Amino acid sequence: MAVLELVGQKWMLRILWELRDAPLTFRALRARCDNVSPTVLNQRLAALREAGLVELGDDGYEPTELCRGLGDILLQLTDWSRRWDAERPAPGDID
Amino acid sequence: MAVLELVGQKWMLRILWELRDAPLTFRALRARCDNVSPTVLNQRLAALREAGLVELGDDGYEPTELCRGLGDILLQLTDWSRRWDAERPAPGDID
DNA sequence: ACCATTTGCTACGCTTTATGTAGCACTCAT
DNA sequence: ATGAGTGCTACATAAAGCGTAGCAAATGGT
Repeated sequence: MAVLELVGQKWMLRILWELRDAPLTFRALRARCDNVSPTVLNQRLAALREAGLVELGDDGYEPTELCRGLGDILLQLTDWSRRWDAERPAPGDID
Repeated sequence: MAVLELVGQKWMLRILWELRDAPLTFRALRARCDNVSPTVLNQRLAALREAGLVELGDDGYEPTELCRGLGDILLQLTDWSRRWDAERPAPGDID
């Protein structure tokens, strides 16, 4: 399951999420990702570009067509996240 | 988007994916995750348990009811992954 | 032509995280 | 009691990430 290794890296989901609906410049994307270090951001973007999931257009980085389906899934993921936030147990409870 | 930080950690998606349809013991889960170091596995499992997403039953670790929806999403993620594997550009091509 | 801004991206030193191996304490069947 | 399985921890080493500073190129204004 190669995508899990790619997309399971730190910042990957976040990066894709931030690019979900508008292109962002390197610096803008960095700002949205809690000022992740440019070293890592560049590594991630390089991997995403090589994977054909993201490209650098005139307005900044944006997801490719190939990536659209993933965007929908990420949307569901965040929907689920909201429900989870509402229902999750109090911190400190283990089982 | 708290879930992105939780689930975006290394091994998280993989762990949840491996638990998708049957409980696994600590050791079995570790084996399935390319023998991830027990240190990290334990950290991740602790986080997942605290988040109420995974619990330790008689047959090993298993996702909680709260986690079911996430499982469906992961399923879609891997479906998408298969298509992506088929369509992705040759390695080395950057835009 | 000149300067300031903004761009993508890299270098460097430091901290944090992950890895790999070994092994402990416990349970359970034999 | 012994042997195999369990969850989990310790420790030294390697890898990844962080934060800051800054470079080279492109852009826009005066």
